Amino acid sequence: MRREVTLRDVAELAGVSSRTVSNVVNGYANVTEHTRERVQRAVEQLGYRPNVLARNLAQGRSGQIALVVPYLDTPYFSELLQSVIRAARVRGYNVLIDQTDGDPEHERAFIAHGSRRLLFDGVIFSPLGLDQQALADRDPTLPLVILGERSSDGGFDHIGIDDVAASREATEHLLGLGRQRIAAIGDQPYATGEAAQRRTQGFREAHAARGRTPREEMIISTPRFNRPDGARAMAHLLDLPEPPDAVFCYSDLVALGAIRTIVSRGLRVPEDVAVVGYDDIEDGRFSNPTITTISPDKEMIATTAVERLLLRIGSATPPEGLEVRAPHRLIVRESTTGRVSPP
Amino acid sequence: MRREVTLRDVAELAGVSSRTVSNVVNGYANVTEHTRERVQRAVEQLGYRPNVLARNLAQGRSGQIALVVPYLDTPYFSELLQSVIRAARVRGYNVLIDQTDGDPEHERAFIAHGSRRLLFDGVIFSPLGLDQQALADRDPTLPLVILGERSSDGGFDHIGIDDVAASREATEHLLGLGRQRIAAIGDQPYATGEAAQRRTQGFREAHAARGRTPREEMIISTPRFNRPDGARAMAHLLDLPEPPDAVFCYSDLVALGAIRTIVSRGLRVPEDVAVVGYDDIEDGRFSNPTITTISPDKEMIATTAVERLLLRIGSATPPEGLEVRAPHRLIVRESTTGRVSPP
DNA sequence: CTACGCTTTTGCAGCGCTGCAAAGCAAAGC
DNA sequence: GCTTTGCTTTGCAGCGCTGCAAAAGCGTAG
Repeated sequence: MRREVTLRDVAELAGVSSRTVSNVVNGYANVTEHTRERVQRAVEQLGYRPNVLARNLAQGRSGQIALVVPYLDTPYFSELLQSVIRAARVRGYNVLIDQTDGDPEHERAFIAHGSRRLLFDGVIFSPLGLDQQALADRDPTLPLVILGERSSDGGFDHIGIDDVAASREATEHLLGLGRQRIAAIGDQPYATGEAAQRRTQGFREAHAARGRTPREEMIISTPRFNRPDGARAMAHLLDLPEPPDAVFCYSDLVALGAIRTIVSRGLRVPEDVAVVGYDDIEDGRFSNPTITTISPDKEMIATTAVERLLLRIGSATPPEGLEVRAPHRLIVRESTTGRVSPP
Repeated sequence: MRREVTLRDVAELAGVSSRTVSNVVNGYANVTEHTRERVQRAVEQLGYRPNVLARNLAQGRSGQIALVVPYLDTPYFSELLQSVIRAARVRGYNVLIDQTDGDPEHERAFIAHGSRRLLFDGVIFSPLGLDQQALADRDPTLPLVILGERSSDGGFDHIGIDDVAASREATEHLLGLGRQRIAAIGDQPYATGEAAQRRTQGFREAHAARGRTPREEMIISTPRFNRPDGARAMAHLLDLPEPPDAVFCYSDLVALGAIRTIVSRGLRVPEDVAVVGYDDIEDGRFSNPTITTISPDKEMIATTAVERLLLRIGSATPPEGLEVRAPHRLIVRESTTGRVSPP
């Protein structure tokens, strides 16, 4: 590969010092119009483009942030990724993706020493199997924003929606439709399942508010929040002596899997079983039936995450860990109320 | 942030030169066991981790490759991304994502001068609106692998499945089911729609092989390959005086949108309209009905793309542009043959 | 004992840029 | 006329690492 144009080359052509070229390129003040123009011309003539690597090395930063997610082929994460990339780009940052496959060991390693130093200046982390211990063992100098699961211990920012409230609303919606036996799919009654547990809590609270108690055998745990898990759990529920007439699924994928099972048994959604999902992924807006769901404000989550992270990166004394509640709303679609205008 | 441990620090502790530490860290030969051990100990004691940025600057490479795709929230691309990341990681490379939003100008700019120099050593590009001219104007020193659309002009590798053959098979499948009026959704009869046009060609060839001719009014163009486009096109088709009894959709998302429209009009899939998709995304395996589709070997595409790119990056004299045909197969599901075992 | 060839280790320059502080310079003030 | 002031420009060091070539060690041969 032929040698690239450097600052010095431009400086020579423009008849100034390389430092001045740097000043022009970076838009620093205090450069006379005359000088600026000459340098600009030289830059264009040579087709100079700054070497980002060298700049970053000199500045001691990388200009990149890492986004760590469990799975990339999960629509929720790919939609989030998209927004994060956009938000970061606007602010001059690149995004490195790291997919953990939900492996707690991978997550732990990542957070413990940032995997490869100086490859990124900070991390937006959406953990799955990260326990309190792993969090405590983290590299304390690594600027960190966590999405979803865990709440903050003060050293990082945490952004997520109010899972309890959202789940209460979702369940309340089903109760309001007069459903009698409401199931929940997605509980994770173990250390790393905080988010799932908050949803179960909301599920219970909604029942309690009406003086009812959910049937314990209808709260189904699943290892992940994907279609197969949803399909499997639903099959189990339909095999019960008294199958449910409604399900609250902890993700839209779970809901899609569940619906698949219901329909394949010749039952109808929502007539026989009403279904509510969670995440509001695009799939749910075009599935058969379309899915009633909890819609978190993903754009806001992504933007806030990037902003907070850059703030941490930028300040010598990191700000107090912030707990951010992103807004959410219940979007009612066919999977609970049926087709609005049948043909 | 406290100062990081450098090679020099390790050297001092181990009582050797920093160059020797570098040799040990990089596993170069010709280091005595004795020296190696001492250095190792020092490395561990100080918790030294190499500064990737500095290394890359010194080596004149970035250790990163870019993956440029139109949309990240499209399952096909996020599934591909996942495989690419995995393949690159194994080979010691990081992946930078760039989403073009299908903007031809963005694509052109990217390919013309690699956006930001030295941020990546090569590019895997899945273009949407890249015409021959833009390709010709590209930075010739940028190692490049293109997926999907365009065929190679010799200066880069191109990897894709045989669109014509695949589309022929898909259409033939519908013809074999005895369908009479088969529509196609997704044609793009303009310069940048090469892939779409190849699919239309296959569609025509399958008809021709049976001595039939597709109805021109049933070949519908769409700007993108997403759900809304599929839904819209299908609505148009169903409004025809003689609506189709089968549709070949140029992506699974289009198929999902089309199915949505069909069902919302009270028609049944496949009884009234059979549907074939393209891409084999996970959604299609869990939708109602599940989608018959053309399944490209994504894992192979990703792995080959990364391998070829690294080969280009590594060699001073770039290899001849390779045209790689990835395998594909038709996967038959409910959207054409109905439920296999109704309850 | 010197010479030679081989392996191991070292020193230095430099990747391309920016931080810092000093130098240069023109206009203003005494 | 000489100093002060304030803006522009410059030079140099250094970010942390590796390439290169020379130096040092070391065993063997002459």
